[in-house]
Amino acid sequence: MKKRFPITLGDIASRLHVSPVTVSKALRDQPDISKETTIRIKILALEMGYIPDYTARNLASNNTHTIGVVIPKIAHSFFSSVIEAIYDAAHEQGYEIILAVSQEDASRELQHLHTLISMRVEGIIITVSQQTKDYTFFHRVKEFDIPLTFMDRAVDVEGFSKVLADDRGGAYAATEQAVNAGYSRIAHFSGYPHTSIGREQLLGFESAMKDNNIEVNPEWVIQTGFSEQDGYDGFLRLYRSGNMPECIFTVSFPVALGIYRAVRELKLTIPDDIDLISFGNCTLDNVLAPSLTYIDQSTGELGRAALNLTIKNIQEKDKFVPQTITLPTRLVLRGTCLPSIRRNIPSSPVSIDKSGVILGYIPTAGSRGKTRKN
Amino acid sequence: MKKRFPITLGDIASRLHVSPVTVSKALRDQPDISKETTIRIKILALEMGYIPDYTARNLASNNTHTIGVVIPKIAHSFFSSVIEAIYDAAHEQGYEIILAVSQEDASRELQHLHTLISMRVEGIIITVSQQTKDYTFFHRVKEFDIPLTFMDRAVDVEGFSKVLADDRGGAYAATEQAVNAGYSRIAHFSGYPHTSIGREQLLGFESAMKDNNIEVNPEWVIQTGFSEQDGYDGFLRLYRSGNMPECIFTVSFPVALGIYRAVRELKLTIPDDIDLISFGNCTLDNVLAPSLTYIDQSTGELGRAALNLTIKNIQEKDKFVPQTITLPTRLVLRGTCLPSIRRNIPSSPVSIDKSGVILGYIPTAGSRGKTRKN
DNA sequence: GTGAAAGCGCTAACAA
DNA sequence: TTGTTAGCGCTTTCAC
Repeated sequence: MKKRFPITLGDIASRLHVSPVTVSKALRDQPDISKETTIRIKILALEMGYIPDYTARNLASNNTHTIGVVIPKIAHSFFSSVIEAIYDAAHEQGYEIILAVSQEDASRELQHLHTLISMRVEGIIITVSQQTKDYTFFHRVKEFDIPLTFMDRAVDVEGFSKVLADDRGGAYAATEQAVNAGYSRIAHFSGYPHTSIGREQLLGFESAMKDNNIEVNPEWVIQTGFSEQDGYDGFLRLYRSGNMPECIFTVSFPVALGIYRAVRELKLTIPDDIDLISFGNCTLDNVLAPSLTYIDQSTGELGRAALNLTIKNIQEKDKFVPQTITLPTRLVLRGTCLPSIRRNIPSSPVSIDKSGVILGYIPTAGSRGKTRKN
Repeated sequence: MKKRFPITLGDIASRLHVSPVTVSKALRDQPDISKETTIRIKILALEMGYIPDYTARNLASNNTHTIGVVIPKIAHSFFSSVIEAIYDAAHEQGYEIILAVSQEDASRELQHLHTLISMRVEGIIITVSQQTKDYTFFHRVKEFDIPLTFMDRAVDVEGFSKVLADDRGGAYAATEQAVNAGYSRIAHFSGYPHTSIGREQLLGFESAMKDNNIEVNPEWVIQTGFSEQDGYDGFLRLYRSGNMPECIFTVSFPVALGIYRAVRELKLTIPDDIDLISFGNCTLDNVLAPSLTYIDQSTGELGRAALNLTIKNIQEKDKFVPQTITLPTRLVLRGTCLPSIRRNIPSSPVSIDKSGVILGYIPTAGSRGKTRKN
């Protein structure tokens, strides 16, 4: 016997001598079908291997329970963990995710936005590409009544929800940590100035310097990108210039990594020849030597907050108010950028809040809470 | 004036006094509509901001141009680069990707498979979770006439396409490299034995050992998982046992990372106290000291091959023949697991094929092709 | 508690 | 070259 797939509601209905409507309702647990028939229907549906057709369901019911996510990159630890959080949260809430990758390309991003609308997603979360200059299409999305949330990278448009990291505050904290460590010759490897992240961090850096009465040396504000290569190249240039700072605050973790690499090749040492502190999640705790002190921006929080806000905006579409959530950062002390007294205990990481209060020792994964002394 | 969105084919049609069918055809460049009307229609569609409704199109045309991908994890450099490749390749071929994440959970995986069928994806690519024991549902997928391709992790079922890394061959090459480096006391941190990857690599390890007349010491075949923590814990246990090998071949890159961490904490050195070679992509070339010699399994190739094979199976559904593609691995020499004569030139990476022939120097990103001497 | 009628927006097949 | 008819599989509405 050859089953004919896919089974439809009608197939089930005719076998049970009821109407397709009854089957449809029963399978969706509508209360107006009797307990009995509902069960009979469900059992038969299971037996027959019925799997609903969402293309039809979506068309008829005019909703898809689907959220579109547009990001610039996947193979990048920051984005991949943000996405993982989004997927997780969506799963909990019963939404499907359609993920689109722009590869930092504005036209591809635009194309994806079209596709997502065509797919009739109910909401969109987007981290704009670095190229994106034209914001008109975001308003088009709005005309389609699709809530759109900007994530991580801010964009200069009103009327949308945003979920951002506190770049300015984090940069301030990082700079202050460098100052507390006893440095005044501090450089900043900042991101591209046309990105909100680059601009915000620079502002945080400058304001912390100013508050500590330290002049910013323009030669030491090095505008690079966010990649490892940028860090590597930037450091080599800086080194060759002959005018070296004592400490560098980098805009992203990969940039810091690039500096590690350059430092190693130049046979210098961290933190003695050059000290380092970085914004952005260090994915290599305890592998780098010395381990890097950094500003943590919970990627999980970012994804979850963006998803939940978007769903809220979907469900309360009528009373929509644009909302900006700024997620706090956290200073995580490791083996770099420490006051010299502390230099000897680099492997016991410590967390400090923005005001400088030590929150407690965070056991490193694997340290099992033991206190190591060295 | 308040535009009523979304615009439909009918809206365009009535404005132009043609039928919706004509519009539909024109927008899809069907040759049976005159050039002239096609252009008129396209212009108006653009003006009116028409965006097609795929939920309707998919239902009517009975295809979705969509491929489902199920993977165990995203925030993991291996999977995130595989996925990136899949997205890229799909974009080129005009397919959309629906990504689902099982989080290594079999029931979640099953649920996702249901959803993908409901969404009427035309094909599915899956890397099964480590838990997955029950393969019956894969046959159900087949009944729905949806080609399914297993990727990376093999599964003991017939009748499906598979795209796998050459785990056995790669493990053989790694082991042989350890032997060539002069070691005979070689350990293998292998994966879980219930995974195909773990089993295959162990077979490769054993057969290389046998071919070189070296006895495998069962104490040195350490079955752990694939994570950094597994490597860390395993190494500590091994170290405490007092019976140390000279060299360890690890099943995955994270496991090797864990060993770096443990080694550092124990104040040992690589490669003098313990040498290391790893299967799986090293994401940190030039950051680790010494840099790690490893078996590269092009993640890009894996994703692209899986996608292309799946599309082929979709397009030639009638003449489907299950096919297994095994992708070759590549030994990438860095600073570990080298014959002692070579120890001094660790930073000039070299590629060697399986027979041991040097293929040439690969310039490291950032080295700019310069030959460094140290 | 159940079902008949209508239609979601689009496309396939066929007619004109 | 264009349009008519029919229907994809489902849900919504409303009558019974």
